[in-house]
Amino acid sequence: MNTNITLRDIAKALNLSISTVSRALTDSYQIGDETKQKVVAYAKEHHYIPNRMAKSLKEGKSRSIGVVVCSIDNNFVAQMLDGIDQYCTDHNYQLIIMQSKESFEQEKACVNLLYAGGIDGLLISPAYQTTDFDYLIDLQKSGLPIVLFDRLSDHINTHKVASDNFKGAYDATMHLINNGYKSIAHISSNTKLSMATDRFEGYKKALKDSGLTYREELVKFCDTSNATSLHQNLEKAIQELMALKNKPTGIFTATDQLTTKCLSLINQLGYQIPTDVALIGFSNTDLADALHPSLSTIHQPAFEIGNLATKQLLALIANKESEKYDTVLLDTTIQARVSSQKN
Amino acid sequence: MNTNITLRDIAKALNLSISTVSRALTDSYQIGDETKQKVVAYAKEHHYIPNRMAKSLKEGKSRSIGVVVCSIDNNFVAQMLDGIDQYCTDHNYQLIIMQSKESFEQEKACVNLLYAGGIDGLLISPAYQTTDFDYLIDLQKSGLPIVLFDRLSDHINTHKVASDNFKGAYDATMHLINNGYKSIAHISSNTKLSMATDRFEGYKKALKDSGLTYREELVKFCDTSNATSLHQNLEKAIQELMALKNKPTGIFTATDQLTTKCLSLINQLGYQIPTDVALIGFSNTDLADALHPSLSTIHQPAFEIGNLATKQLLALIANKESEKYDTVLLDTTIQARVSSQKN
DNA sequence: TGGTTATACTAAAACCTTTTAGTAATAGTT
DNA sequence: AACTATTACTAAAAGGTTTTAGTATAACCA
Repeated sequence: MNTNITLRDIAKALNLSISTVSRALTDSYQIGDETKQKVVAYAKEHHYIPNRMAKSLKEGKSRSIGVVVCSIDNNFVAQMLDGIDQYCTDHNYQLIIMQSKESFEQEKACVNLLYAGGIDGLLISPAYQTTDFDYLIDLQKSGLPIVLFDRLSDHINTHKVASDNFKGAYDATMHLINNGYKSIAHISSNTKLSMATDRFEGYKKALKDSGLTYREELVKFCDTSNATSLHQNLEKAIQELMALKNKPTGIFTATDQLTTKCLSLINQLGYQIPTDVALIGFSNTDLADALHPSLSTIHQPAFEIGNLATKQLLALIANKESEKYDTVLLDTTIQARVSSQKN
Repeated sequence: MNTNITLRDIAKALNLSISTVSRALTDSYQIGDETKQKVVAYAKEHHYIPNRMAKSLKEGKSRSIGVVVCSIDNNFVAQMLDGIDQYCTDHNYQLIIMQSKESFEQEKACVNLLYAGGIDGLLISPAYQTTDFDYLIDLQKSGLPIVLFDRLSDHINTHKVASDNFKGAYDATMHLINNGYKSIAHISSNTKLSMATDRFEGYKKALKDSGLTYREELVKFCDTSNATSLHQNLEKAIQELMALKNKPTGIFTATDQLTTKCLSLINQLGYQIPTDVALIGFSNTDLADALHPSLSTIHQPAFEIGNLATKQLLALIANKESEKYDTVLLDTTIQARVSSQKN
């Protein structure tokens, strides 16, 4: 427990009123220079630290925001959190991070705890499982500013920041096609969130624009909500794909986890990349260069997504009446490496 | 802003006093069953949420802890944070994360902000730069429970949790020796923290126990405080090592970043692993298997370190007078792969 | 009947701030 | 001299909770 001195202590020591001390410390015009200096000096000498609880209680603001992500232990998420944290630190907000672990129930629990904890605003990247946004809309109605980031949904109207998933997927698929791969599989995550559908649409559009026919058996949706099911589902998916009579020559994977795990599994199953099958996918891993073979990726501006989402949230906190909401989609970049090279 | 109802609202609505309502909600023996039920029902119906600021102010506790790490965007750190978060969530504590970015000044700023923010305890993994622990000792004296994790120091007396770095380093070095590599370099981080010296000692002990002579020119300390200097320093270090007349046949790297980056750079510089030089190092990357070549690692129980450190901290918060402090060192595990295999 | 004891409730203080509404004293204006 | 303005301060309320110290009523006992 803080055993700190309070305004009252300073007031008593200097024979002033509490309000004078409070005002002196906030450099109010109502206080004379001499008094101000005395107060400030005393406060510094005795390490006065304003009590945040009291201040928050009084002001009805906590200068903290909550963020809910699927998992901290996720390379891409960590990069976004870095961007969020930087903006918060620069603007004197505290950051409270919670994990949904891809469970809708847990996500709801997190959000409720954060709300009860008195956050001034919420940043949320919904769990894959989540389809119901009503509880968020309720909170929004009762005055909590909310910004969606990374994983968006049309079911709630607010500021949203993410990658341009459609374009990223289109680029990735086009890249494979341009490098001579004409039979392209798509492996994505089993979720209703627009992220997955956008990427799926980008993939289909690229096929269409290239005059290739869309084949349903080349598309797999895996449960990626935890490492075990990811592994099992993905292994099964790859095996099924490679067992097709007309098997894919290239694969486009839709998420970070899927992409790196896919590379591992293809190697493990004894196929050569890109000779047997080429691979490109969404991933922000720093190790793309060092993988076997080096991995072609669609890279998302993770830091910027976090940063911008936080900026939007703080703006929303500052003036609540904003009735026009933006959806910002940031460009991905394609990083071509060996795993998808012409052969 | 929470537009929530308060105890006063409930009291007014039910024609009771505020204290009765407060007590009814905490199921006090002083309140009759009928009244309790009425209050609880009304509270539930109107979504009463206790105001955390008011409660914290009153109780002098915030049920939140602060954690300072070098960077969120770091695989190993993220795993520890996962462990910390889990323990916090399970015990109803809020977690406030801040980053030092390996700067002592920033670390101090973080800690001060957290302290001012009213945390009940602090979890800290000091920056590489940090050598001065006096500011932490001061905070400790004024009643803030502190637990050091991952990166320890002898300059402060408190609970500490980390890996058994000495043993991990010893095992790694021994592994190389046993696989036939007799000229072993050690690349570590440029820090005064015991983590680095422990690993260095483990390396030397393994050489000694194997009758190999320690050669100073085989040991490099790199500035790893940011990606750019890591890259530059490490590249230089590797080039210098490989330019030696009696050049190393194996390298043992001391940190996650150094290990993976080292693999990248060795490949990039055109050497074959493990033929030209073998590699093993501390790393918790999930992608060890998928790297080229697959990477031998010393794996730290990151989640457990975070989890246990948090447990110790909450225990310290619960009863402050604990005068006996523990240092717990958890075992690392060696994961041998191609990068260090016999050749 | 008088006295104790539970029972069921309440008033008010306390936690520490910020802020509203004020006071007292001096200076400036006509 | 009578007025307003400015300066420098203070008292007290408010924010929502928990808790201390109480009160009033009914029940029990001798």
